Amino acid sequence: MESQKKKSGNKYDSSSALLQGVGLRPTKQRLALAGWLFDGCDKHVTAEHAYAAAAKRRSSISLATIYNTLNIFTTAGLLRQVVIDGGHIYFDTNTSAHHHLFDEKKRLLTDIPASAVRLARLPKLPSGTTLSRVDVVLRVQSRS
Amino acid sequence: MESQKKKSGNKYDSSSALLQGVGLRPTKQRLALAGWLFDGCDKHVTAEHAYAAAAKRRSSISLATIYNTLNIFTTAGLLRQVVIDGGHIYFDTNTSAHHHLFDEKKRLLTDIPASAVRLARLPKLPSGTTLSRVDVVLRVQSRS
DNA sequence: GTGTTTGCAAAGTGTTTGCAATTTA
DNA sequence: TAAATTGCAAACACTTTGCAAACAC
Repeated sequence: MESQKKKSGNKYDSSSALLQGVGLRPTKQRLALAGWLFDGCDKHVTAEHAYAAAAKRRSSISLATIYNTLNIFTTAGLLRQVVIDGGHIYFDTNTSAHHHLFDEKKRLLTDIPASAVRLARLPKLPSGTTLSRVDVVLRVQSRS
Repeated sequence: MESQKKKSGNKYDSSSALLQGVGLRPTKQRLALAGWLFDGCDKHVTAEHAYAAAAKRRSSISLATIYNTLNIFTTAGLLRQVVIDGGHIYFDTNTSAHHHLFDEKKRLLTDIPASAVRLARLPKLPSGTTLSRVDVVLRVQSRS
C-alpha cells in the first residue's frame, strides 16, 4: 500500500488547498482540524470541542495548539468568533452574514440564515464610526 | 393610601428602599453601590468599573463583594447581564427591553432604545422552545 | 539549513468560593 | 442572638505565552 491517492477533491487535499490558499502551512495538526471543521457541515465549536474531536479521531493535538490554530484560522478568515456567554469562545465555521439562536438550557448554538431576520430599521451610528456588523441572537428556553 | 411622606428622597433613602423592595438588606456596601449604579443615568459596568468607582468615592469595597453584589442585584432583577466579548461581564442598569451598540475600538457599550430597531421578521423557533429574548448588537469601529 | 509550528508547563485574566470576622435585624 | 454579609486569599475555568524540540519548505 504505497500511497495516498491523489484523487482530487478528497478532504485531505482540499484542506491542504484551503490552508495554502490563506497562506498557512498545512501541518498535520492543521490538516486534522481543518478536515474536521470544514467537512461541509456548519459547526459552532469551542476549543474543548475541537480537542475532544481530535482525540476521538486519534489525532491528538495539544490544547495549546488547538487554541493557537483556532485563533490563526480566525485571523485568516476561515472561522468567526461568536460571543454568547462569558465562559466560552465559540468559533463558527460559517463566516458569511447570518444570525444565531441560542438555547440557554442546552447551551446549544445554531445558525439562522440572514434572510430569516429582517432588520427594518436601524438607528444612526455615532459620527466617526462605521458599522462593522449587526449580531442578532435569539435566546430561547427549551421546556424540560 | 400612603403618600410620599418625606420629600427628602435623597439617594441614600431611595437606595435603601430599592434594596428593601427586592428583599435585600441595605448594608453599607450595597447602599454605596446602589447609590452609584442607580443614580438615574443608565450605565454599563464591569466589576472593575464598580470597584474603581467605589474606591474613588472613598467607600472601598472588596472586589469579591463587588462581584457578589453585582450578581445578587442581577438575580434580584435590578441589573441585567450583557455579553459582548469573552473577557468581561457587563452589567446594565437598564433592565427594560433595548439593544446595544458596541464600539470595538473603545470597548464602549451604549444603549439603543428598542424602538430604534425594528425586527420585521423572525424565524420560527424550534418546537419545544419559547423565545426568551432577542439581543441585537451593532458593532462599530471608530476611526482613529 | 532556516524559519515556522508544536507541545508542555507556567503564567495570565476574570470570576467564584471557603471561611473567620463583622454586621444586620 | 441568629442569620446574613463581608473580605481576604485561595481556588477556579478558560486562554495565552515562553521556549526547546520537531517539522515544513
